Amino acid sequence: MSDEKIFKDCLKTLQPFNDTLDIISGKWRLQVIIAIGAGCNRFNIIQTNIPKITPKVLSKELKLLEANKIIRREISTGYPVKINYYLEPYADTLTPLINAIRDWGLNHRSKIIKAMKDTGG
Amino acid sequence: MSDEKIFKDCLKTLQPFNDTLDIISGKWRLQVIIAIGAGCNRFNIIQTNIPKITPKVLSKELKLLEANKIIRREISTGYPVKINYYLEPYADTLTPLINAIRDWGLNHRSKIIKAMKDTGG
DNA sequence: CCGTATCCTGCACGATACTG
DNA sequence: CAGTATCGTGCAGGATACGG
Repeated sequence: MSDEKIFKDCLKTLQPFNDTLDIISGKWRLQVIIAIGAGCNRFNIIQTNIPKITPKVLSKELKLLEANKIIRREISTGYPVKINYYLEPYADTLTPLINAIRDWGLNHRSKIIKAMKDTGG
Repeated sequence: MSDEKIFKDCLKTLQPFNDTLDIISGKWRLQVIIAIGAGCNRFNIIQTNIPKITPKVLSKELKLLEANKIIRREISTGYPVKINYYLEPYADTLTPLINAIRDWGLNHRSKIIKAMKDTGG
C-alpha cells in the first residue's frame, strides 16, 4: 500500500474526529459536563459555578449536549416548575476519552517544560 | 467528599485538557499530522495534499507542531537547500488518543443516527 | 428561575500577492 | 521551494437588557 493510499484512507476518517471534537472541545463544553457530573443540576447553579459563563452561552451548550444525549433535561410538573439537568449514562462512555486527553496533557506539559529548561539553561 | 469539592478538583484539572485540545483540535491540525505521517515531508507536498489549506495557515500549523515536539524541521545543507518535515517519535504518544477520539466519534454517529430514526419514524 | 434578544468583539482562518 | 505580508471574513463567544 502506497503512502498516498494511506493518506487518502486517513483523510476519509476525519469525520469521526470532528464528530468527537465538536462535542468535547470549545471553551465551556467540558466545564459544563463536569459541573453537571458534580451535582450542579439547575441552570443558575451551573452558571454560578462556572465563572464568567453567560446564560446565552450556557443555554447553547446545554442544548447541544442534550441533542447529543450526553445530558437530559427534566421538567418537574409540581409547583413551582423545576428544571434539572443530569448526565445520561451515555456520558460515561466519554470517561476513557477524557482520561486519555487529561493524561496526555499532563505528560505533555512536563515534557515541554523540561525541553524549555534543557534549551534555556 | 462533597460534590462541591469534587467540582473544584475537576476545575483545577482543566489545564491538561486545554493543553491537549490546543494541539489536536482545529480545522487543519490532524490533517497536517496525518499528511506528514503518510510521507508528505516537503512544504509544498503537504500543501498539495491538504485541499484548500493556504501557505500562511500551513506555516502556522507547522510551527506550532514543531514547538510542541510533534514534528521536526530538517534543513539539508546541500544545493539546493531542502527542508523536510518529519514526525517525531513523540508523535506516537498521540496514537492511543487519536484512536480513542476516532472510535468514540464512529460510535457516536451511529448512536445519534439511530436515535433520529427511532424518533423520526 | 430559566432562559431569549440584540448587539458587539476577538480571533481563527481565508484570498491574494509577494519575496529570498 | 518555502514561506511572509496585507487585508478580509465568518463564527464562537461576550455584554447587557429583557421576557415568561
